[in-house]
Amino acid sequence: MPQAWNQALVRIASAKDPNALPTDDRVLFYDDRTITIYDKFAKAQYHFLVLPRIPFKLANGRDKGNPAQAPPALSAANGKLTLGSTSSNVVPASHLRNISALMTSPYVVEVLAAVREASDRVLDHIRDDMQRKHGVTWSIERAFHAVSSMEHLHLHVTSMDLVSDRLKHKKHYLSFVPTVDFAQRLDDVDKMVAEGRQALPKSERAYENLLKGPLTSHHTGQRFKFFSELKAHLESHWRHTVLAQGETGPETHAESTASKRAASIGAEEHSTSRRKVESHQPESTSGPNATESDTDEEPALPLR
DNA sequence: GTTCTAGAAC
DNA sequence: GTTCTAGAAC
Repeated sequence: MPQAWNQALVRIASAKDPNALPTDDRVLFYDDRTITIYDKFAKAQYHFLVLPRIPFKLANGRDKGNPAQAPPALSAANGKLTLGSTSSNVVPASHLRNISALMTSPYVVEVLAAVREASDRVLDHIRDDMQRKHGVTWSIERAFHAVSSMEHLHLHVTSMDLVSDRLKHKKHYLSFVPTVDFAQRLDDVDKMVAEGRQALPKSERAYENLLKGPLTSHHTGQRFKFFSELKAHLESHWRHTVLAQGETGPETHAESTASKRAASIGAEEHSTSRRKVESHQPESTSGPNATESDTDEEPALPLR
């Protein structure tokens, strides 16, 4: 079968039992209508994908929200379903191909709500892990790529350090930064849908061209000529501006990692002195000092 | 989507 | 030297 690679998310989203998926699919958690997986080629310290499941079952009763986009009424004789179309109780998979298809769907509000709900849990998970490992949290974006080569709809939940070995190309960087319109934030898509828009504002071509734009830091606005320089800047910013905030906390870093980790196991109360770093400070120019960073991840845990 | 290769271009 | 573009990949 040619081009199986772009069907990978369809396969995962179609899993009847997410626990039975191959282990390298790396499920974080799931619920009735969504599955969240680790991105196989994470472009940041934290990078997850939230997928609506196939089939995506509609809630019973009426649809809330958009009356202008109400699902087509069933023409049922005597209250019984006629015709061979099995169940009209699910969102057709074709509506879930990508964000553009979803925006034309009568079920867009319900799908987005389910994805949002799951992504809220992902945010909690990420922030807890940031706090536990580094004693600090930093910004996370939720966005759809305006154009995607992977088939099934997926919401990226990505920490904005963008520090990763798998961030290898300019287009990778530009596709995630909130300062470039290629990443369509969940909040913005919700707004467009609420306004009745059924398509993104720009053409596919226009979005793809955004990935050829200049290399500008989303932290400082600084321009870079070479991708390697931007990479060094991202690493430096993360280590010296973001993570440094976590080291000035109540604990000194002498036994920080081990003790923090031990203290937070099975405990729910590490929310007390949480710091947030929102960085728009220009940093003093720092030479490229790249070090290797490995994140040891925790095991996947199914919901319920 | 990724990896690899090649040649052109800066 | 690096970046960019293009094509192939069973």
